[in-house]
Amino acid sequence: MPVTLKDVAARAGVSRSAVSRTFTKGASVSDKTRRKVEKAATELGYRPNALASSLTTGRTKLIGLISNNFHNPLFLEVFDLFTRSLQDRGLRPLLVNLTDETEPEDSVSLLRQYSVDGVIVASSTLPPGFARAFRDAGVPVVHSFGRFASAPKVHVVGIDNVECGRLAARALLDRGYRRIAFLGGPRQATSTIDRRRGFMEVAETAKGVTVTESYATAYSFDAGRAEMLALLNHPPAEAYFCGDDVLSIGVLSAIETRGLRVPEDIGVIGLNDMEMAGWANINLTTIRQPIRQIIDSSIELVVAMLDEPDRYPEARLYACELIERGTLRPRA
Amino acid sequence: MPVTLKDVAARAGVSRSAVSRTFTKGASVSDKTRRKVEKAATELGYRPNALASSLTTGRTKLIGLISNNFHNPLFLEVFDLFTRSLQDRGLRPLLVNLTDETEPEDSVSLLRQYSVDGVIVASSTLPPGFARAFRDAGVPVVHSFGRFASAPKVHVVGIDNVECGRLAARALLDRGYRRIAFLGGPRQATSTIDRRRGFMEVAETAKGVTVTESYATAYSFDAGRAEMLALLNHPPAEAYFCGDDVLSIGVLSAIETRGLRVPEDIGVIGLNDMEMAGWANINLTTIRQPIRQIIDSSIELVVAMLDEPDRYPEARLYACELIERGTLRPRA
DNA sequence: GACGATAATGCAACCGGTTGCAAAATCTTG
DNA sequence: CAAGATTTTGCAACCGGTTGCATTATCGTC
Repeated sequence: MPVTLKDVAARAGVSRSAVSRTFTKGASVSDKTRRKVEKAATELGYRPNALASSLTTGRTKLIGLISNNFHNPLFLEVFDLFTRSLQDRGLRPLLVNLTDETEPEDSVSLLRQYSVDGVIVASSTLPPGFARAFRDAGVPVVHSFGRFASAPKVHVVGIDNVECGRLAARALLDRGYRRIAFLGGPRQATSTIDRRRGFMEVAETAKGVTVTESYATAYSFDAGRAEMLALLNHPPAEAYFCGDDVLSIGVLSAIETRGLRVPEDIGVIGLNDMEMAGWANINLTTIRQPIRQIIDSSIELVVAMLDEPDRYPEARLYACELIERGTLRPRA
Repeated sequence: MPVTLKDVAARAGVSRSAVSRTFTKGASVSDKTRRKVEKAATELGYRPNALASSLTTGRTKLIGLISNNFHNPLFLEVFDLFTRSLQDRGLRPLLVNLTDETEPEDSVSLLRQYSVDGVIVASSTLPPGFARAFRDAGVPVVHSFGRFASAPKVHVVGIDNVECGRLAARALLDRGYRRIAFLGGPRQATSTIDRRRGFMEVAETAKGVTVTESYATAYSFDAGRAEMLALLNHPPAEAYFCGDDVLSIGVLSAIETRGLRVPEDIGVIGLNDMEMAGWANINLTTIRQPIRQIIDSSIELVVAMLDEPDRYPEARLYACELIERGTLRPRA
């Protein structure tokens, strides 16, 4: 049975209010009582019950962190950064793993039951409508790694996928590739659609360039490898823009299996710049997604919404950057 | 402002107790009032406030999940399984990222503030004393992936690292390797110490076998690669038992860089069997750690402690299994 | 229909805090 | 030192639920 406010009050010989006030900053307490209370509190090992106080203050400092990307190594980095940043601000992440079996609306009611102060949806594959359910329930929400929209219904923080597509296409053209290919992730993912659009836009305006496209069934090694093995049964393109680094690694593996060399025979460019992309045995040329900025920005937004619940929804986009390693031939 | 018990009571024309009772199973309510209440509740979209009820029931269904392994891909799988299993049992993971900067005792007081029902410490590198702090504070705790002790102070679930060391050594000897090496993770990690012991025990009793040992500074790609590059400046051993799969991948990369071949020139065996180990371009022979069992068992234990707080601490060990892939030469 | 047994209900206190308000204590100032 | 201004303090109500207990309603049985 833990020590309560009452115990401390009794020991310090003051009222419960006095104790409460010494622990809420900005409240009016004399130095004398503050000292008495602090002494009693440390002697007893008192810790205020955050949940009890949330009842009256309406703030739990709990932030729901929802994701469905528990298989992409990038998201380990993402969780690392999210949890650290939240902790640094005195907030606590309540983690929700959104699997195919769980009903989305269940997670809404669940997080409402725990009166989270806000919710961050961290996923590039969830539909935009998902985050909206929280907004409709009056819960501050930010869709992190979400799709850009010029008039978003909820706050969105992410990258400009269309621009990433352009960036990738330009990188390939700059290096003299003329038969280039888009190897996307899941067809229906908005990120795939947007990247394809940007890629095609640039590719199709270039002269003498042929573009092909295909899709892996998931952002995974196996899907990438399988798709590339299939592609290699026919004469392949000169270079491939893959929807994701893990996918790219699968593609590299397929190329190697068929006895071809990168970048001499085939070029590959990925997207994300996850830690692994820099490993010496992979050395993947890729487009970096600035996850630190996206995460900090997401937290900043959700925190801002606590004080300003009706803040007008905005979309924040961060620029991506080409990280040149060894899977494309050098610039012409 | 969310709907409360009182609102539902008013609408249904019953007392607050009646509403409360319809939502706590096993309570005595007539069908008639139950229906009235349920109708009013759905009309209003009422969700009981889990935190408020925790005040009186003493149960929050919150489980603190503490880890410091946010850089090891294995732990993405670990988090995935933990969150799923907890969710399936109606429990909520409150995630704590224990970085070098955070004071361990802060996490204790923090989780106590949120009155978590229990705590799971998921780490193979944290000292056993860490979990004990929770026990001393009266919080049910399980150290998952922790070190075996015959008289543990807190519940421990994990693998028998000494036996893993033996298993690895036997695997190498069985395949005819005679100059073998232990390439451990951080020197001070208990997992490293135990595995080394088992490995040496078997190696030293075999005739005509020479053993060398060295340590990487972390369970990481870079540390593994750096250590192996250094080792390759001298005549290397015939096969290496690495403390971890990521480490092994770094080692493989170093070997490749120096123009040597696996398993023809050098054999490598890892530990964990993380997803990546099975990727075609890595194809690592390794020792599988049964993370699913460890996780289920950990949750089971922490749940059991809710009803039986003074349960006698036990150590549960799970057997590891050799997963044969392509980085050791075939059995003689 | 009367009776006791059983089930359903509401009252009120409580969980561990917070906070508006009025009273008490302390500080200023002339 | 008195009077007014300001700060500190405790009371009591409240946050959103739960629960022991006494009261009332319902049921089965004769």
